[in-house]
Amino acid sequence: MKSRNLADIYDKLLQELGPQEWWPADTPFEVVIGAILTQQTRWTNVEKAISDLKGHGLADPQNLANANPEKIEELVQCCGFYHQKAFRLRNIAQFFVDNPMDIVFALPMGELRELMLSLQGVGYETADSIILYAADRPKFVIDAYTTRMMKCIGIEGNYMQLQQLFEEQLPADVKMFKEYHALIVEYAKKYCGKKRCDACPLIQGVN
DNA sequence: CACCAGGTTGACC
DNA sequence: GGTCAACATGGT
Repeated sequence: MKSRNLADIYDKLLQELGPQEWWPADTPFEVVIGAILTQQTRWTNVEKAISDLKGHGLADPQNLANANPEKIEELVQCCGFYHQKAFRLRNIAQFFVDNPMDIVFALPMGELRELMLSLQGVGYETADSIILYAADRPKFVIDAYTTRMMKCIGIEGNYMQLQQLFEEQLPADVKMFKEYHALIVEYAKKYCGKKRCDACPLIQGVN
């Protein structure tokens, strides 16, 4: 039983870990907020911040754009980098006030991605997370865990190279892209250390 | 106490 | 093109 391609690895991960059902959020804008807040931060901290923002009615573009910057900082402090994250969140909220989500998210993929990347605080991973989980469109998200897992199976590359691999070997299925990304994160958390990956049960036998 | 977390940026080569 | 410190709190 050798898995040579990314589709087989997906099946194995799903079998091993079960459906992850990412991304936990009630609205697309909450996904956007979470995508910024989770940068270099544990999701449990993000959950608290989002919950608190919602409690103050600030999980909405218009309200967040008009909110007191210091209040936002206070609410997202638990996520670290709170000064820049608060500032960026407020700017992004204003962006979606000026450019409604239903319009922006319907743009051609190339334009949509460039537009997301033009926002302060939105790099490749955050842009692709927003596209996949908020806009519900097929973009494969590469994160540190994906890079780690791929290295475990002997494949190294930069963000765009790895993304290209996934996107050319898999059908452009939004639901599957979401699930696969989530599975990789859970898998790598469990088995792939930052420096070594010596206990990867599914990966053994891949090469 | 050291290390890490679902990264991004601007400076520099 | 690529590398790297800075950004900051909270958990193990």
